Amino acid sequence: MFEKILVVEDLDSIGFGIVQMLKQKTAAREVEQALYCDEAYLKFLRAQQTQQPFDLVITDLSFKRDHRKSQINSGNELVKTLKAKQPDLKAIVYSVEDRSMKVKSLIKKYNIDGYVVKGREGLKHLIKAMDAIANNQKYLAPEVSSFIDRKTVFELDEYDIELLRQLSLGLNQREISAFFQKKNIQPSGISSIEKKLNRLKLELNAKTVTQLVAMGKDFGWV
Amino acid sequence: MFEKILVVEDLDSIGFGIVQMLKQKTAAREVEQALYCDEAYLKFLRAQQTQQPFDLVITDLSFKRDHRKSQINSGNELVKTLKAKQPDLKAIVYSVEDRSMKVKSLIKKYNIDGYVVKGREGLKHLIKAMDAIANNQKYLAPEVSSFIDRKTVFELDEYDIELLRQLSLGLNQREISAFFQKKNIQPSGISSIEKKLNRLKLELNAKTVTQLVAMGKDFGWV
DNA sequence: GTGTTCCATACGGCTTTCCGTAGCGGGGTG
DNA sequence: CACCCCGCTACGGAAAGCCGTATGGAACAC
Repeated sequence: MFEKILVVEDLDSIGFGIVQMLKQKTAAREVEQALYCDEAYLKFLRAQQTQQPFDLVITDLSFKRDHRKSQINSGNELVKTLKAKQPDLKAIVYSVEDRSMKVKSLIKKYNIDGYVVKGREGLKHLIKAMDAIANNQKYLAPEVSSFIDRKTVFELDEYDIELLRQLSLGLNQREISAFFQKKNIQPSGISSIEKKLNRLKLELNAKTVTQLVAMGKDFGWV
Repeated sequence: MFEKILVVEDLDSIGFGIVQMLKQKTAAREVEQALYCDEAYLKFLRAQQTQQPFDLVITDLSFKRDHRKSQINSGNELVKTLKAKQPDLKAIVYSVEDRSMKVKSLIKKYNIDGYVVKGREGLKHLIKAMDAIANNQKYLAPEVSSFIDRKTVFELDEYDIELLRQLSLGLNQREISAFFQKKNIQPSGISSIEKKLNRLKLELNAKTVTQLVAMGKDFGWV
């Protein structure tokens, strides 16, 4: 099992809860807590320098930003940074995010060993994840694992999301066309954008583009 | 101080964190935890019946719903229900929601004794809130208290919100006009709706109606 | 009563979006 | 090579949205 664990969470109640649980229910010898990603990075570096590196990091995904200016702003970036410095470090993401779309892309993109959804059984699943990872397996929370392989009813790709994003920022179709052209995103013709939106409306049962964007916000795509 | 406390939270890590903190840092004699509002209500009733009522409830605002069907679905409703049965019960809402608009209306509507924002110092503020309430004061987290009295830069009324809501549901302006007419909401003319939207775009610095709705979703108005 | 202000609504032109059709070029197949 | 399919794009007419102006009615002041 893991001996030295770093818990990264901006909500102190959660961080404190995890730390207490780890101390009470696992054999962890040392548990440290960080409220900021940058703080976590510093603790990580210090541990490495003193030849007592962490062997597991448990981190949230998104962090509230406050007055402090920070280099690292999300759990993804943190995991990426840490794994670059210490490849054998294991990482568990612990987040409320349970929508397959988001999680899927995260797991593909970053080299995460476990994904646990904050929920009514979050702590229990956290322990399960640690057991699995200690045995060199990956762990995926049940909330998302059922979604992850079976194809989602309808899948939005990067392009669709960027499109919705630009719309939500106030660009009209002509402006988006120009924007895509400048960024070399294909297709960029107004006509194609129209067609794309039309297809999205059809597939998602939306009557207007505005509704489409509203749904995007609701489901967290944008 | 409080002796018997009920903690209502759907995320076990938070609930566990709060409970541990209460046991370690306060004089609370008894702390109980509930994952569902209904569960909390049952524990509350049982405590009342055995002549050992709670004197404080700390609850989240929004709860994930799962397979279980539930009567009470939000912290508001829970507080309302409990206070109706036991008026001297004190209630603290502990939520991530830190937007003044939302919190403002909540505090006005429900008889909440304290509002604490989940954040990096959430647990500390929770203790402060308990101290204040024990002295018969109200407590408002610093994150929102600065916003609460000074008038918001721009205030949306019921009409504006209903307008955005209908737009987010896919109605176009003509349909909304008809809808308002049917519901006897004034003004209902297409022209007036146009004007209203125009003003909103101006005041909120939005270029398109779509952006307006996106902002509404972001700020939690819709 | 007259004048003023405010607000809902109507109207007309202009722009944007919507939607069906068609051209065009690349990649695969016979 | 001819052929076909597919995706990007262009175009044009219809619908919706945008915006400035005008009308009409209610409330209020003089």
